[in-house]
Amino acid sequence: MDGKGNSNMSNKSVNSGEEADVRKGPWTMEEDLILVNYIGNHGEGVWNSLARSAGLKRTGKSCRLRWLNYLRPDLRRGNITAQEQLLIMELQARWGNRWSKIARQMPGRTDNEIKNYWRTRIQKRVKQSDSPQFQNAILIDEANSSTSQTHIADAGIVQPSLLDEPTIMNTDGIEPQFFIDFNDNFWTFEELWSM
DNA sequence: AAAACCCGCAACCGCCATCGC
DNA sequence: AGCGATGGCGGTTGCGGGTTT
Repeated sequence: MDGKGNSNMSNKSVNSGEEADVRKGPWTMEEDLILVNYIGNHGEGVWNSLARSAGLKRTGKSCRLRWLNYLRPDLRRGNITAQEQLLIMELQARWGNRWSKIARQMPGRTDNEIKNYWRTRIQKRVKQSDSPQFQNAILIDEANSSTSQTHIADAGIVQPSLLDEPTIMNTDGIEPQFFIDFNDNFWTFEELWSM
């Protein structure tokens, strides 16, 4: 399943008045099966009544989230690709933290997945960086925020969040070439786009 | 070997918008 | 118009595994 050993974890329950014994915490395999089977037979929607009808002691919200983020058959598994990484950066720069909107541009990926990816892999590096070229990159990126989807690559703009060290790789001082640290190699945007 | 620390991610929380009555 | 139910979204938390010391 999710590799987190959710089948025997200490699932919490809460008693909140009339909504007795609502389960919280990690989903079990049995719950997943119930939810998948129920949606397979009846379809999605009206999550609170779905949860009740299916016999799940979960909130509708919890069922919806589990379905959308983990059980949907059209979910794309595996690591974020280089192209997806660039797309996330591009769209985040353009739209900000509109994760659901960004996710709609990336079939098979969820807003939660993209949000987590951004926070753990990219934002972390943004915070590490306060170099001048980093600041310039942000400014340039915002200035270009309404242009085409490939403007970052076209403009040769660094997304410094992807650099292990926020340094310019060449030193000609005219047209800085920026590189992305990916799979232990440095790549240009053009190279990554063509992968 | 084991304790401490770090990291990734599933799931929850709180807020807001929308809808139907 | 008001209100409750529901859905959607972004932010946050906490667990478990991996890594470092």
